[in-house]
Order: sequence, then C-alpha cells, then structure tokens
Amino acid sequence: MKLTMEPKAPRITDVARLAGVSTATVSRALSKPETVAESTRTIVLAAAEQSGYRVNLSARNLRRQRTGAIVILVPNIGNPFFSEILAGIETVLSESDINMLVVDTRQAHMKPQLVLEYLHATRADGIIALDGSLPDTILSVASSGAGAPPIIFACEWTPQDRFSSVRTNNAHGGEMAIAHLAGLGHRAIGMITGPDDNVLTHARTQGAITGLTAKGLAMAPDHVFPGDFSLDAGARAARAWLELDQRPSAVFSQSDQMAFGFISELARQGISVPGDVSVVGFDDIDIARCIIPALTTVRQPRKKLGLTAARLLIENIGGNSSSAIETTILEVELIVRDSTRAFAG
Amino acid sequence: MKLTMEPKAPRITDVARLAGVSTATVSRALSKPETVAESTRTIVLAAAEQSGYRVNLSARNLRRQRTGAIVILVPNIGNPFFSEILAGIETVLSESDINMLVVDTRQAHMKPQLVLEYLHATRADGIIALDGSLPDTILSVASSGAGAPPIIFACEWTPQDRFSSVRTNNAHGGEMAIAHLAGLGHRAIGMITGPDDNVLTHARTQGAITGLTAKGLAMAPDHVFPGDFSLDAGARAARAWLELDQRPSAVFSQSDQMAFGFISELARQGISVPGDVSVVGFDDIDIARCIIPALTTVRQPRKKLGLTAARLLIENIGGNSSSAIETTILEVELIVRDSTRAFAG
DNA sequence: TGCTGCACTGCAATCGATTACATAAAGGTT
DNA sequence: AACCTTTATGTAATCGATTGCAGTGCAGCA
Repeated sequence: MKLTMEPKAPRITDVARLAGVSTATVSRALSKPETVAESTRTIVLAAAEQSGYRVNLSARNLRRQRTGAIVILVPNIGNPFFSEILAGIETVLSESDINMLVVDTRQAHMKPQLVLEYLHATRADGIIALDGSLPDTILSVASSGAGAPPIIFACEWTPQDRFSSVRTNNAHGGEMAIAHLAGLGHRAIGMITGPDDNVLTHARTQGAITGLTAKGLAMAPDHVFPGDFSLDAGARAARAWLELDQRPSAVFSQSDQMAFGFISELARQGISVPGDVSVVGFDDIDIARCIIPALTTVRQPRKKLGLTAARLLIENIGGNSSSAIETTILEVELIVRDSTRAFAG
Repeated sequence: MKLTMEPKAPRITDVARLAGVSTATVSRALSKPETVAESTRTIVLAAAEQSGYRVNLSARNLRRQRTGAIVILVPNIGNPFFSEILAGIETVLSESDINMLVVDTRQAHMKPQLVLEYLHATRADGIIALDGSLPDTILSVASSGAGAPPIIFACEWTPQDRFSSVRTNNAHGGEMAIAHLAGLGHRAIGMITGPDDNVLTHARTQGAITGLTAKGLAMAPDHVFPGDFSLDAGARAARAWLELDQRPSAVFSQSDQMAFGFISELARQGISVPGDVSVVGFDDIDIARCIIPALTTVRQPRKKLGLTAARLLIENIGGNSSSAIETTILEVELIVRDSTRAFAG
C-alpha cells in the first residue's frame, strides 16, 4: 500500500492526543517515569509505541540547553593507535545517550577557524582532545570562562597543565625500556624520538635519560634519531643507523610504528633484529606481536585511556563545574617479546 | 578579573540590539548575506563579531528541520582499514558544515535497539554504513519510507541491493590476484577467505574462481582457509597450511591483515615467503609495504571510497529525494611487491 | 465537616533561530 | 503625478519538547 502524502513523523502532541493526556504528561512519562501514575504511564507508553514516536532531539536539546554530543579531536583518524582509544570512548558514551563527533585536527593546524567551530557550547557539551599540540588560539577559546564546554586531554596533554588529562606514565615507560636494554648488557643505546614539540616525546625522553643515568650510561648525540612516530621516520632512522661508524647495539623507538619501519628497513638491508641490534617499541599496537621479530614494547592501556577520559568528561558535564584540574595517570607495562636479546660483545 | 555571574552566551537578539536591527535581519545577514544591504551587513557582522555571537545549532536545526549530522556505522573503529575511509568522509563533510557521528556496530549486533536510535531522522540527516551485515531489523527501519534519512553503503553493501552504494571492484581484485599468481606459474593456489556471510568474501571468492577458470585451474577444497579478515585468522590459516600434505604454493588472502598474520606465523615456523609460498593480500593498508616481505596486494582506493560516499550522501540529503538506487564501483589496482615469486617446481 | 498534604496532571511560557508575509522606501515609467 | 517594481527590513508565527507553577481530587486527621 502506497501513501500519497509524506506521513509526517509523529510529535509529542500526537502521542498526547492518542493517549488522552497532555504533552507535559507524555514528556514526563518518557523521561521521568516515576513522576506519573502507573496507569497513565502504561497508556502513554503504549501510545508512543503505537505511533512510532521518537523524541526530536533538536527540540529537546534546545529546551535543555545542551547538545547531546561531545567532540573528539584526533590528530589523525588514520592512525591505528587512536582507534582503540576511540573505541573506549564510544563504549562509555553509548551508555550515556551522548554522541561522539570525531574531528581530525590535521586540518586544524591549517585552518584553526574550522576547528574552533566545534569548540563552542552550541556544538558540543564537552571535548576530548587527543592532540596535545593544538594551536594556542584554539586552546585559549576553549578555556575562556563562561559558556565554554569542559575539555579533557587524553593520551597527550598541554605543557602548562591548564586542563584535566588522562595519560599513561610515559616517563616510566621510557625508563623501563632503557632498563630492559641495559639489563641485557647493552651499553650503547640509541633512541628514535617523536616530534620535538610533542609532550610524549619529552616525557619518554626524560624517562630514558633517567634510566640511563641509573645505570651510569649516557647516550651519544648521534645515536638520537629524530622522528615523528610514523613508519617512514623509522625507515629514515634505519638508514641513519646504517651510516654510523659506531652503531648502538640497541634502540629504543618511541613508537611501535617507527620501530616497525626501522626493523623493516634494516631487514631490507640485510641487518637482523635482534641479531645485530635490539629494538624496544612503545604503545603495543595490535601488530606489534605479529611483526617479525615480535616486538618488545611498552604497552599503553589504550582502551582504558578512552574509557577513563570519557567517564571523567561526563562527570564534568554533569553540571558540578568543579573546575579543578585533575590528572589521572595510568600505568604502562613492558611486554618482552623477541626483538631484544642480550648484548653479545 | 573575575565575573560573579555566568555571562550568558549572546543570542541573536543581543546582536540585533547591538546593531540596531531586527533579529530577522541578523539571521539573513549571517546566512544569506546577499539579501541584505551592504551597509547593514557590515554593521551586523561587526556586531556579531564584537559580541562573540555563535548561532545556536539546536535552535537552527529545530527550525530548519534537520540535524546537521550524519552517522557513520563502522563495523570496528579499531580496524585501520576503515580509518582512511573515515578520513575521506570527514574531508567532504567539513566543507559542508555537517558533523560526523561515528558509531561502532559491534555493539549493534548485540543490541540492535541501541543502533536503531541513530537511524531516525531526528538524529541524523543521513547515514553511511560501512557494515554490510547489519541486522535486518535495522535495515527495514532505515528503508521504511517517510522520515527515514537516506542511507548509503560504502565499501560493503547489502545482498539485495536495496540501497545505494559505493564499492570497489572486489571481483576484479580477486581475479587479478589469481591471474598474477597463475601468471607466475603457480597451479596449486589456496585462499584465506573472509567471514562466510560477508559480501566482500563472496565477491572476492567469485573473482578468484573466475580467474582460476580462465587459466583452467581449480582450487582444492582443503586449500580454502576460512577466516574473518583478522590477524589471528591469518595465523590460524598458517597453521592449517602447515598441516597439509599437499600444500598450495601460493595463497590469496582476502585481506592484508590476514596475509600479515599468515606470513608472520609461517616465519615463526621457519617457512619463508615468498621462498616457500607466495602470498597476495587485499586492501593495501599502510603497513603492507613495510612488512617483510613487502606485500603484493590489491589496492582499494580507501580515501576515495569515503569521499565518494560522502558526496553522494550529501546530494541525496539535498532534498531531491531521487530515491533511485545508485551503485558506484571504483577500480582496484594490483600492487606487486616482494611476497610473490615465480613457481619453482 | 473542614483542613492539610500529597500525588497527579494540565496550562502555558520558554529555549533561539528562521522565514512567510507585510510594509516601507526608493527608483522607474508613462 | 500616479502607479508599478524592486529592494530592504520588520513583525510575528513557527519548529517540538520541557518544566515551573497552578489546579484538581483524594486520603488522612482533628
């Protein structure tokens, strides 16, 4: 059977008429069931069911002065490292009737204006930023008093700790990586770093230095390979490693992706890991256990990062604008696999 | 300086007062600039700027009867294969002032009710589904006339072609993979498949059969390793491969992830690729060129998939409910790398 | 019986922007 | 000068749900 006219979606008044009550009662029956009489509730719910009513979210949000969504600022949607964090966030949000708007900030660095659009209270009730190096123009708007939605950093954070954040213990991770290598007898240890201006780079480097110092070691300047967490950066580091006269016998790569690029490029040149050089990664992304050799790495609880950040944000949205800046630090774990081996003189 | 009261966000009336015009004029100056006088426009824009006015999207959407968002149904946010598609979608949307709600459908298969919530017009103006195997309860709602938002399948699609879709030529990809292997002299060719109920599995398998037939070959039943596109499935296939008396000398893996798991597990058992067995993957995910050996694979234009789907959806949202079902097919490309080698007797 | 309190329910204002329609002013034509 | 267009702006209804406040009815109590 075909309908000649567009049958408009039922509104709350339609349900009210059908149930023989006022719209106020329908609204209450649906969102605060305990405030209407048992009998009325039954009738209303039946009417809603029968008419196929769905609340109009724009109307509800307008009235309630919220948006029902939070935005997630991701440095790069394509990076598998972030996807597990997103999955964690999504898990929490789907229980809370809140939507997740995902925004890639690669464009942000080009056009801050574009991302700014997302940071207003009219767009989102809150923000989770996975990108610690957002332009200052953006951050200052986000932090400016009044109508600004709460913002939480996850994984990365801002240098001056102006916002709440959930992070992993990156310094400890770096320290463990180095301690592991040193424990295997390596004395010349190199490092592939992340971007210079990145807080993670800084923290992991600090940790590495702590670890070295504890063992009475130091890192030769030309054993530090500047990178940016990408596969390609790892390959570049491999080529740099090959050119050295005095090669480090072990390398701490500040990300698994770079470790993978490093190992892969070395293999192409006939160098074996861990035979010729030991490698420790950072992150423990899915493929870490699959690459050959299986990668020894520092595991970050990625899903938990997402879960925790989302819960924290929801608390903050909950109205009690306890604007106290909270920093939650999750512990990391060293996963020893096959890419590291005792130093063989 | 601290403010004692929450300074409410400025509304359109505030801007109107400041500019000395009516709210109608402000609204027009902002969204249809050509309809107001040059001079007025200047004044209004200045007033808007000065007061820091941002339009309230809930109000606008309520009035305009739209939501300003589209939902993306992703089978698994954590899978790197999808992230590039998402990036493509995002690129298009960010030019159109439309938000992207990402929903993981893994939960959907558990709780269809939960995902159904997203498919109503009150939530989204349109839908892009990357998951071809959504429960029927969901699809029937999505397709049911009237207020239902347009839905487009990207990458995967539904068996009966009830919806528009953007896909790659999976059959051709399967055919090319086989043709490549057969061309190298392989006669016993095996295959690691995707999930049974998946349209991609079906299409790629069909293509593979076409390719085999063209060369007068057939595939032994025990050379077909059932998988699910995951790393683990590849590893399982490797163990199955090892147990065979008559091993295929080449294997077509219907996803790169499985190919990686396969190669990696074989390497662990001392079997070399392509020395002992050639492997072709499918997708050309980022790491394909990094794994050792670099993976010969069928490249899908993932970003373009996202771009195209998003553009198509936006057209459909544009009101002209040309409910014609369109199917766009993008071509794939065989990328020959190091994981395949001529059959050596 | 009359009064108080409680549990429900309805009325109507409200959230903030958009837009159909009305109006006014300016310019053009005969 | 009278009339018609065109352009620019204002007035007020509207989108659909929520919620403060008021009203109703009934039970309990003195």
